Amino acid sequence: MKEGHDKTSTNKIAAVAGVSIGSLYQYFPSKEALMGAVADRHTHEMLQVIRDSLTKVAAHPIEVAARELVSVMIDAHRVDPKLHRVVEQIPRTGRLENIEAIDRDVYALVRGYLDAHRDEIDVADPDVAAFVCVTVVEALTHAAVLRRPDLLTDEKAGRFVDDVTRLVVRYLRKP
Amino acid sequence: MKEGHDKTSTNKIAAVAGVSIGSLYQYFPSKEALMGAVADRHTHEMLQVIRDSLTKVAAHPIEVAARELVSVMIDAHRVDPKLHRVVEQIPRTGRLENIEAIDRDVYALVRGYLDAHRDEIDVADPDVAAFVCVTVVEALTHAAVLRRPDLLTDEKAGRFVDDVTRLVVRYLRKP
Amino acid sequence: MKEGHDKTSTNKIAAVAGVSIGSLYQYFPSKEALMGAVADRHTHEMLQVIRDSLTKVAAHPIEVAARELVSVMIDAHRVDPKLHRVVEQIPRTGRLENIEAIDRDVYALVRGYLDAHRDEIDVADPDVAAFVCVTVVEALTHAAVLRRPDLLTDEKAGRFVDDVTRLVVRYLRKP
Amino acid sequence: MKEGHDKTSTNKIAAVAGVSIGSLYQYFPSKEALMGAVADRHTHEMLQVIRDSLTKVAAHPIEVAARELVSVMIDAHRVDPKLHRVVEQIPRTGRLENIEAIDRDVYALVRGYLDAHRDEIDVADPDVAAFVCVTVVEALTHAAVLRRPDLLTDEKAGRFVDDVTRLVVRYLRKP
DNA sequence: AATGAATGAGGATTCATTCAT
DNA sequence: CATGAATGAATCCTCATTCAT
Repeated sequence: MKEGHDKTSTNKIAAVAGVSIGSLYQYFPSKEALMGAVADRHTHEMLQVIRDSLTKVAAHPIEVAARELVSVMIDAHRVDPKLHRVVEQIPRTGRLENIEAIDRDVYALVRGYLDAHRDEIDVADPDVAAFVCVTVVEALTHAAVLRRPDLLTDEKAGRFVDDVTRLVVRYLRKP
Repeated sequence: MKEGHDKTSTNKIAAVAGVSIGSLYQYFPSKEALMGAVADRHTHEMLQVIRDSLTKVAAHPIEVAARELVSVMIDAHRVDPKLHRVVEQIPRTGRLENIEAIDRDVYALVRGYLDAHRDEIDVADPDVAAFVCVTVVEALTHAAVLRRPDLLTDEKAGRFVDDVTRLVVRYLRKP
Repeated sequence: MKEGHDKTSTNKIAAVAGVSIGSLYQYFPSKEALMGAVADRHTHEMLQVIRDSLTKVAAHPIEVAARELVSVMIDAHRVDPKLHRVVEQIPRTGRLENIEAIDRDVYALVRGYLDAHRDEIDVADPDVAAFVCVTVVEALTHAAVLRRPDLLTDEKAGRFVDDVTRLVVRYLRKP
Repeated sequence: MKEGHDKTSTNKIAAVAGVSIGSLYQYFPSKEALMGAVADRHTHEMLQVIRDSLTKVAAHPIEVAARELVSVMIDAHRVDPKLHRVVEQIPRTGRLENIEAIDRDVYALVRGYLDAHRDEIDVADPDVAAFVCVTVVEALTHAAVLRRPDLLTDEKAGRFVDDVTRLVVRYLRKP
């Protein structure tokens, strides 16, 4: 093992960060706390981007909002895909939050949007709808960034955004 | 020390499996190989379930096929969610496959289905469409099983399947 | 370590010998005993060669005897230098014999020869003389075979034998 | 299990050295490197002693030089015979040197001496002569220290040195 | 506060040996 | 008798964590 995940040892982190291992332990009581902090920072950065964007389109119709959400999620994932992958691996101890926190917070934002646009929308259960939207957009952007970067080249990215937007819009809107 | 993740040590595995550590190494040359074998078995089990199901609906229209895919994916994920979670963590050595192998193989099956049903479908790029369908269904079933089991109770599961099916069908079909 | 000496594991020995590890333990109670047996066989083979040769020249003058001893020692070492090297590494447990047994037995033979030829010889202490002769011839042949095979090519071997013979003869004989 | 040889485990070494196993690995990347370092130190200590001594007698006739070489080799072997025995067992990885390095380096020194004293000497091939001298003196001192300590008691050591010196001188000098 | 050498529990792996078949 | 799968003690090595400077 040792070479796969968990590649990140505290000593390596300290070396990369350019501080002594002792200093790290001045600020974080354990490896877990340290990793958690890294994860949290990443999470909050992503979250901020998404929050800003959704606020911006709060009053727009779902085509616009969906497209914006998709675009912003792709950008958020592109910020640091490697870190994102590491953050994914971090165990959740008293912190089922984080990655899921993104989903959960974005979920709340989306849920709010859906409630506000109830009349444009045709879904039985807005809770399920929010869950579906968030999960689907997160999964598609995540998967595209990590496994199908070819879909996100300058020429093709637009088409991908169109496609995902269509997925979300058709799912939500009255037919 | 060694607080949580990477919890699975070879000695513990041997103990749990009820065999000696030596026996384990009689069959697997390294921890990595051992974990890989576990992962592969799991992967193939899931894959078999999916393949069977998709074969069954090859000639059916997309509503039926989509619903079947969603149902079967939920079942596949329910087989052993804990193991599934462990398998996810296993590093990939010469084996970008596995979890992704499922996606990739299911992708191929779905791609085949889409090509065969081209006339019912309205997508620019069948490659992207297959990627989207597989990713979306996998993500939703995975997330539902692990994070929203409340959506899969006997009473509510049907509605969830309906919802996901609708998502896929509306995405694919001409409006 | 593990890769240097001690390369020889019982399982490997069994595999090479073409028998099961179980069979090996039918005949030898432990690895040590097994290795000891291998060593002993090698030792006795070498010893036999030497004994025969020295017996043959018992009545000859020291030039002849020395030359014979040197030649025969080279041949003995050439039989299986790899095995010889392995045998050297075998620990001596209740068996300070073996390698040293060769020396000790050859020592006895040489000692006998020296006593019998006391008049040709000019040494203060025949015990020391025997020790010196045996050690010197053993060391030179051993070192030559293992580290200076270039000195033992068909053209040059004769010169080497001459040289070693001269060393021994001059050491022993009255000037 | 693991009955005798390969007795030296890294943990034992650490315990004996009075440091933690971790500290050992802070300085040496592997057991092999650690053992190599021990061996090298020993080797260099011996070599230094020998070099000094041979330098001192560079201008003296072969009786004096030979006697000095013999004495110094005995002393060198007596420094730490136990360690010497351990060092002998250490596998050679990219380091056919060490024990042999001693021989090889001493060989070079002796070879230099022989070349410088060509006129006092009667040998066909100075290369072979150096090889013979070094091998013989090393073997005799080694064997005496390890197997015949009785020859090196205060009263008898002188006679042994005389004997070995005679061996070397008679071998080298014109009759 | 910062440093990083030291610590040692714990993990992966090997191999001599046993014993049921 | 022969076999070779199973055993597990012992080994090498890593890395989270501490603490003297």
